[in-house]
Amino acid sequence: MPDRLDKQYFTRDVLEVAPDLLSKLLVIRGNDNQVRRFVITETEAYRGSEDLACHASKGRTKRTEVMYHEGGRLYVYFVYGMHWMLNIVTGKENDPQAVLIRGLDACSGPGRVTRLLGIDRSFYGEDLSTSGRIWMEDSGIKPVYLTGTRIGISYAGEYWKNKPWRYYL
DNA sequence: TCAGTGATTAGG
DNA sequence: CTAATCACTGAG
Repeated sequence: MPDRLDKQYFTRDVLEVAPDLLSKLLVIRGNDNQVRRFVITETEAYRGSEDLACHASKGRTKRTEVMYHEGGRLYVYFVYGMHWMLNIVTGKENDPQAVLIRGLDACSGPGRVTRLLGIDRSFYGEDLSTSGRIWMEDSGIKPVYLTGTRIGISYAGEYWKNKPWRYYL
């Protein structure tokens, strides 16, 4: 796997990584040992304890703990009683940030993405630079993308709610 | 438009 | 222990 994105790639600021992940490949090895590749088509950035839409704005808890680590790990959580959300932690240590994966070429919607991939709580904290079952690769394609406001965060207040931190092809 | 669904969290 | 909240989806 010559093109695996390394730790250094993910330790950059989330506002750089989130749009850059568009057109990159999300690679997953299933229980059957079969490797599948998907093109990332939609992402959202959640940036620091100041960002009222970011879970870390509520403080460091057992759930948000991994966001305080160095970039490159997975932040996976369960919401609305039925959906797992897949996030990539970015940035340096003690700067809680993450990118929500909202869409792939094969399906659209963060809950559908995790259902398709078989992502659950066992992926919490997984390291993308060393994991044998999930990682990312460069496709060599330079994305042409659009931006918009983030979905489902009406509670975040006017300022943070209106940040154009949603990116899609 | 809106119900379903259960982990997580703060508070007593 | 209780209760509120929730980075969503699918049916209608």
